[in-house]
Amino acid sequence: MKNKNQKPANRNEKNPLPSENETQIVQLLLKCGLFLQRAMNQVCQRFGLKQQQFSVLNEIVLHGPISQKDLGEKLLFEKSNVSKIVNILSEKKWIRVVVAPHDGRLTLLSETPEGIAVWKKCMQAFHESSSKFISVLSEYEAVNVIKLLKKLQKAFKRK
Amino acid sequence: MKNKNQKPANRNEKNPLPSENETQIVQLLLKCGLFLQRAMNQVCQRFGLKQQQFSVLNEIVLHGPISQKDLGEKLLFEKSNVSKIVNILSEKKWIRVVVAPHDGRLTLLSETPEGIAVWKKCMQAFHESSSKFISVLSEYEAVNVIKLLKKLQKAFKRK
DNA sequence: CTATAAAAGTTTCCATGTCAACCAAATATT
DNA sequence: AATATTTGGTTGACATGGAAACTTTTATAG
Repeated sequence: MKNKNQKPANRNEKNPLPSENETQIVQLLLKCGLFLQRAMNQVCQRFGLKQQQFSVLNEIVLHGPISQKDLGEKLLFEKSNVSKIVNILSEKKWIRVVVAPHDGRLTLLSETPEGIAVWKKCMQAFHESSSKFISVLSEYEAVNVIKLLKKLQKAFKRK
Repeated sequence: MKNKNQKPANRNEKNPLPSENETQIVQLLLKCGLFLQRAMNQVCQRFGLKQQQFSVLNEIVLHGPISQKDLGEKLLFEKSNVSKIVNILSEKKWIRVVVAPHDGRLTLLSETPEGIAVWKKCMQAFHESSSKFISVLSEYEAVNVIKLLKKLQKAFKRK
């Protein structure tokens, strides 16, 4: 509330330097991502989960028995990170881990009843919180954002 | 390339469960944020910077003498994090730190010539890399994304 | 004009994400 | 068939981001 008066420095007004569109988009995404990660971590923590752990659990619940490889590719997680998260979730008995029958390298992950239980509770909180954050967008804008982010995210996969 | 054949499991096709728009947006933003953070970290690292350190340096270069408080608010960084980053940047002599004359609690940060030098180089690499990632969007889509993300990001500030 | 509260930064502790090196199973090569 | 390469997953070292407690300066109260 006092920034303006405190420093009439014309320095601030020097060309906001719109900076190329692409750079700006990346910077905005980084900013939003960082903030949401913090916020969603707090939400999930109420259920004994970190945000990333919830994402993994969510993926397992929604997309059935899935391998760590596929998980990593879908969520764009580092594979070592996936491995650790899987360990934590399976220690808590929220997921089951079995070796794939046809390929001894693959581990197939599936949810347990307890896993579904926490997933449901956490998902509800997650959604409530998300709604609060996204409420500034109109329905139309929201749909639009989804379309654009999906396009981007798909491009990330192979770079 | 072989995912499809390897697992014809109909489990995967069970209702993609579109999940509410808001949740989906948050999840997409988290995903993009995580990925870009990793990618941009690598880019910046070539110049001895982490992505977040670059963001701070960038803010200081563009928006003149600024306090840690303002920095944190603008970038949505935790204040402890800002403090550490400022330390690192000032140790490398890329920024100057002085106590504000009218308020002994505030520290005013400004860039050094060396700071500007690395900033320029890093910014160029940052932009090149960003362009690669964002190239899937048309000019129109890019402008649109910026508008929407800015709206979101502004809403985050006060939650 | 002291005493209390608030604000800006700092420090500490902890969890965790990343990278690189590694292991084991499966493919490819000869 | 035997070896080499690739692939999925694990492990360990390391740095770092976040929450909370703490210090110091400023603002408020009585």
